[in-house]
Amino acid sequence: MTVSVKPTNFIRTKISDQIKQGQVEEIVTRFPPEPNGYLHVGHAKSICLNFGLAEEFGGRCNLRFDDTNPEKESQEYIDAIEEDVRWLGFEWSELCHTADYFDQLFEWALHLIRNGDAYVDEQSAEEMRANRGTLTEPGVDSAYRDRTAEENEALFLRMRDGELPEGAAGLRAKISMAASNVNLRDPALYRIRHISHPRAGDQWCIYPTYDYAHGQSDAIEGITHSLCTLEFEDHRPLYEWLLKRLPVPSRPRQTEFSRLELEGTVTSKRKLDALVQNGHVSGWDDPRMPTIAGMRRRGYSPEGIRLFCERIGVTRKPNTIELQVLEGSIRDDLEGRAHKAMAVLDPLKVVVTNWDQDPLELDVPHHPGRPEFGSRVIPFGRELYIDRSDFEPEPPEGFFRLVPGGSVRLKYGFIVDYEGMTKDADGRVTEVYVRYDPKTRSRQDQSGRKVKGTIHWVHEESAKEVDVRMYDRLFSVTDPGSYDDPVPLINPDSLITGKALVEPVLGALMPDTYFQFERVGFFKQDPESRDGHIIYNRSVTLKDAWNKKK
RNA sequence: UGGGGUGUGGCCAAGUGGUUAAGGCAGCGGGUUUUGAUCCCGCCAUUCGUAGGUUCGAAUCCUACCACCCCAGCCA
Repeated sequence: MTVSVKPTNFIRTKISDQIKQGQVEEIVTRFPPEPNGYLHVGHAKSICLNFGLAEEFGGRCNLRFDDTNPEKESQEYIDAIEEDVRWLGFEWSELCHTADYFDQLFEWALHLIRNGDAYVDEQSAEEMRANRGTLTEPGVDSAYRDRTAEENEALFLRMRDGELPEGAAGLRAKISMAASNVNLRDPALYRIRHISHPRAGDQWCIYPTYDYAHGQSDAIEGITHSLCTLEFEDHRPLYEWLLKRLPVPSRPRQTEFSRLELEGTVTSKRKLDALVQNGHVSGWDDPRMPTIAGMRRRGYSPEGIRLFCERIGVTRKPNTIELQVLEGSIRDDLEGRAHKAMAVLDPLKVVVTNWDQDPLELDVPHHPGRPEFGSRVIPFGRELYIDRSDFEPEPPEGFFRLVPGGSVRLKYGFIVDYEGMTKDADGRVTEVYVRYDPKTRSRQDQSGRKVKGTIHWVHEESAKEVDVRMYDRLFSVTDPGSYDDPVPLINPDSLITGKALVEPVLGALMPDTYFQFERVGFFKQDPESRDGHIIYNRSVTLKDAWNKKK
């Protein structure tokens, strides 16, 4: 819940200037994912940019499924994308599908053909590749390049009518096989695919390419600013070439920005898909995945992800964001949002030897800084558990938790003084004995005593047992994306499961609440949780200056 | 060897000819603290890829060079 001033960037500056100078009245953007996979953190950047800009300047932003290639697309992805965009906190002006423009796109293809700007090529894919030339040598004109408009139209109609098999022919823009920009060497506009489309069904057996469909779809929707990543920069001349030759209702402009690169993560859909298909993760929403669904399940908040997108900025510069920026953004947001409670992950029994009464009920706020979050009751009694790491028989320099001969405060409870311990045959501590100081009850302490350390605990009798899943980075290298096959680089400790003893509130099913296990980290219940079987996912640890010093 | 881009502190990122080069993250030092968390304060680029040049004055203009990224799918 950090309040921040939105940082500026070159696109925002440009739009602001255009509005000031009256060049643009209302800005219209769009987020155009292809429904061939789940959205990831890179898409989050684009979503925040497109929807954020529209919001900021009082414009509109559409969600458009760029569904021009039915081979890899499915309804599952369409549904997931809608859910993810909404969850991030954005609402689209219109929900669009490029497939809904297929009729118009087809008419315009005819327009190109009739004007001699497109032709049907019957070269095979291999021939086309061979004749495209290289980066330094021009290509060779197709033998079919100079057909008459009538011939082209007849052939194109036959393509549409299903008379030609896949690969037998394709529609190409007639630009120049000698262009230094290889994207302009008569790019493909339509291809034959005898498969049904998730939305258009079996209505078509020819489908437009991205290059042909995108700009025209932008124009149909009245998009003013068509934002995309840098790899499309070389396509912009083609984008404009088409808009100029077609009777489109508006003139969108494409602006490119650099894509997000995040340390330790892969954002290639192909590689993410491979992780899912080969079972290296439990699914697209595995909490270790950089997908929006994965981050949601892990317990990242939409506001935290949006804060991250603000912090990373938007430029045209290649960039690799450190993981700490993401984690820091999540922590900063969750700090003000999470309910704080106590959980012990590695229990060590503590007996308060001078406690001979019934358990005392302590009223404890869910968030000390936010009384509006309310409070709950925690029992304190004779038998407790603390975290094993909070007791050291032989403390190192600077350790200020519980030690032999020392004192420590049990958070929200009392100061306790060390009395003794027992060990098993291996020398492992089995129990610790302490005496509590009745005059030091939290918020009623008149003893004047000060102790260096405060540790968390749970009351044995009322504690509940839960499962915890602790996640670490999926890959053991910072640049898994630069490997063709990152699977061998998967971090074997990326998921560690365990049990925890928690105070009563944490034992109840509360799937929507963000929690902080005090002194440990932020946690959220996994959707697999059931009444009586609660599973917590660790979203992110707390910063730990002591652990770092060691 | 073709075309298109990009180079500001460890990582991001403002800045577009004129005070001491914003800010964030990380780091470091200190304070507060019943979370070694949060919060607060301070420190952290005589220098803007390199070398020249123009100018009273340049990260911002010019020239050359260097490095890195993208492009040869009927993928997007």
